[in-house]
Amino acid sequence: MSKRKIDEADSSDEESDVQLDDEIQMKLHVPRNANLDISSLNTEHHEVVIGGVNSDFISPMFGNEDYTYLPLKKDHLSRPLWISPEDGHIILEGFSPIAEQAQDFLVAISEPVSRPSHIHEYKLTPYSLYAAVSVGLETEDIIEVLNRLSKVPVPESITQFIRQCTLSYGKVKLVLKHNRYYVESSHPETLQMLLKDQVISSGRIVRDDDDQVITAPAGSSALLVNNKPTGKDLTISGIPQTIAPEGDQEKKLLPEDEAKKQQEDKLFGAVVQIDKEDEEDDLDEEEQVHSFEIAAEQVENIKKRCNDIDYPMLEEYDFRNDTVNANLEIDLKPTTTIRPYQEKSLSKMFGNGRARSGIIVLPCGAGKTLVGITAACTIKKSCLVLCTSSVSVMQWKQQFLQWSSIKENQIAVFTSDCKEKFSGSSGIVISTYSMVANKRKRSYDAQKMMDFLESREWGFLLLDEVHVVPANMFRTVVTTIAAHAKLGLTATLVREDEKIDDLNFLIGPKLYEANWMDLANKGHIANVQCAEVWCPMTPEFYKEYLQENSRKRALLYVMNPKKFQACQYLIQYHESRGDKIIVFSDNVHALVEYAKKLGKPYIYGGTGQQERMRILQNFQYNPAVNTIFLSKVGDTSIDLPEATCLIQISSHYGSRRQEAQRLGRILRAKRRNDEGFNAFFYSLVSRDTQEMYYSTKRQQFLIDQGYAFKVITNLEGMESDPNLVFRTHQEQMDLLKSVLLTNEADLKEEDLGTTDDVGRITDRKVAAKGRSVKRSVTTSKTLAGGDNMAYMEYARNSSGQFSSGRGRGSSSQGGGSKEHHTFFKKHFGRK
DNA sequence: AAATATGTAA
DNA sequence: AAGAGTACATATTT
Repeated sequence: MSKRKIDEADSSDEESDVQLDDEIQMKLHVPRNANLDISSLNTEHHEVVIGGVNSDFISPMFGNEDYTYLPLKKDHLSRPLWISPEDGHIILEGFSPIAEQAQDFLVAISEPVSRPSHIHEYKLTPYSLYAAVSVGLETEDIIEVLNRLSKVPVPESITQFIRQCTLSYGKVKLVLKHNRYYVESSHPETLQMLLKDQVISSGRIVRDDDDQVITAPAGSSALLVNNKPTGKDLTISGIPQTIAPEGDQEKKLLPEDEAKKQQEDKLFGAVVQIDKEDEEDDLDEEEQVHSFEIAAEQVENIKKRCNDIDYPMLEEYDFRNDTVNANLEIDLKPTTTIRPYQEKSLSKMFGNGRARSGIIVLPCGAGKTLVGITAACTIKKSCLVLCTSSVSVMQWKQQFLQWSSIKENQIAVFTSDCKEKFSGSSGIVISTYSMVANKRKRSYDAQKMMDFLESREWGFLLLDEVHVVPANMFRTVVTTIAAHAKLGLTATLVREDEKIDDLNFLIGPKLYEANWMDLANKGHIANVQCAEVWCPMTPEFYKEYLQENSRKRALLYVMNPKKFQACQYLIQYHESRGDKIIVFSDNVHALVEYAKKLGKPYIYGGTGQQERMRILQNFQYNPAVNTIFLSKVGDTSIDLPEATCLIQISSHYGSRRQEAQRLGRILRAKRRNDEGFNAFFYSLVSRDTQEMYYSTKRQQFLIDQGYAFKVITNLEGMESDPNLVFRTHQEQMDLLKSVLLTNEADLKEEDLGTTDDVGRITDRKVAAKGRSVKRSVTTSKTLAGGDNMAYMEYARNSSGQFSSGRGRGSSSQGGGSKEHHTFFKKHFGRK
């Protein structure tokens, strides 16, 4: 039953909606503004329907997850969501007129699973609800709005889940005030409950009337009481004041949209209404909060404990009332403007007038740095910025100077070759994770600097590429640095290990996550065409491939002459279009061989700073240098301006993060708003090798973001191109021989382990290996043929592809109709 | 500039 | 499934 084809589903679903039996309709129809009585629609009803006719209900599009028993609301056509009662997955119709508003809401309360063009999938998780609560949403609001947007009544299992999670989440906050830590809550009974916990109560501090700590706080359970702050009078730098508090954006839209989109507004009005009421509540009641103080040195323990017992503490910094730490004179330059999504993410952070700790996820090139800088300008306290490499340290400094009014002498850099301090009582320090997390012996200057960093209190800790923080050593930075507010920035909140969830208590909840496709459609980042190019192995290479061990295999499929040619061909083609091209190779060996053979500059870890700068400058400004080769230094360490085409020749492992990060390198293209402009992202894989598996795995993140990968099996015109390298059999055999030799040579060196140039690949060595370097000259004749290349044809034919885009090619997994089926089944299948 | 030590990530 | 091996990165010393 659940195996029904998708086309059947399609053809039946509109009709079945209309044909709803009147009696059932009466039963199921729920007035828009009524409170749902879900219990009247629950289990017994399910059983009846599951076994019975299902043509009256949603067709089973989703494999094993059969939602036929879910009763549709009468006006379901104008409501964009489905909710699965089993696992809290939510399906959003991307084509709904109110999809965008619905998406804003879903991003706040749930975790995006996959967002291709038409159907978006989200899931409710304890963490996502934690995040929802932490940006100020309340339980009943969430349920209410969810129900408003849903085609089916929100299942009781889901409302229970939401209530259960939000009951404990977000009720407790950790607040730093006048240099003291307080556990704060508007629910005194929750605090009393927490104090019954041994770990928590032993960290508590009670003071007498003279503000002295009473050592034995045994019996005392009296809580401190304060007025709840509101976000009313806060100005976020660069945002007009009326927009700063949450909810205002939607509110502002309302009057304008009312006339045109009546239907939408009726439906979505709920969200706005609730926000309004919410603010009125805050305004009128002057709500009170209760708190107790805890010892600074116990903060980590208590945080962990609270997390363990399901009462995670939100961290908020009441920076406007912090009189202990000196203010920093910093503001955005008047000329600096921020984009709507940057504004949105910042209002999540500052929505209640304090700085919430958490994570903001924006695609590369979407201006993460500016978000960080704006946050720093809003908090106006000393700020420590941590990055992954010294290159980005310099970039952060440069961007601070560019966008904000910070004075040069108030911004300091702390890396291995530059240890500055700022002048005055407050300032900004920019450093690297490895510098600050370093546990071994430090140089004298570095130690002095670390003493300084650890001795003082930071208003704001800004963590660039925050996905690296869960690493064993890097995570220590959040405890060694005393910071009031922490903001993590990343484009790719994924790791291939399970540590990514640790960020929830190391930093805080995810406050905002942008949709890559949305930003691309609005011109904030470039549109990208992604393609996987399948390069056949030559028989000789494949024969060796089959015989060799895994390490030699890797070398063989990267050095595949057909891949070599495809790479060269694509470079020629895109250079002729005026593109700036980056070729990535994880394998330094191959990187150097390719670059030398094709006569292009390359940068890898061993390239000196000066050389790097020289090559990058050339790439940026010299019209004769349009292609560079990069090892994985290029993944994080180098900010490449203006690249429009990216070719990946070795993508060894299945790192989704790396793939996304690399794609991000071409998203900031300045020409992105030119009519019809596309950036290009090619992954070259050798056919029928392990590479195919890794490639598929790597693409998953981007596919989840809505990117479609096209498969190119044949680059048209390549065979006839006389300029290609390795065209003759003899050349190919020489290459093979050299690859096999290289391998043996390397292994030998490892065995000896004593020679002066152990294992290190130097230019010298490679030059000796690379035979006659034949520069290929691009002729205009070839270029004319380029317009007809396979790529263009695929692009035209693929209008219907959304998800994995793997519908063609010899070893594709089934046809189009099955694609959605397996796709969703896979996601629903996992718990 | 090279060697050493240590960390990350798959 | 988990631990060991690998390749590459940065910081620091020589």
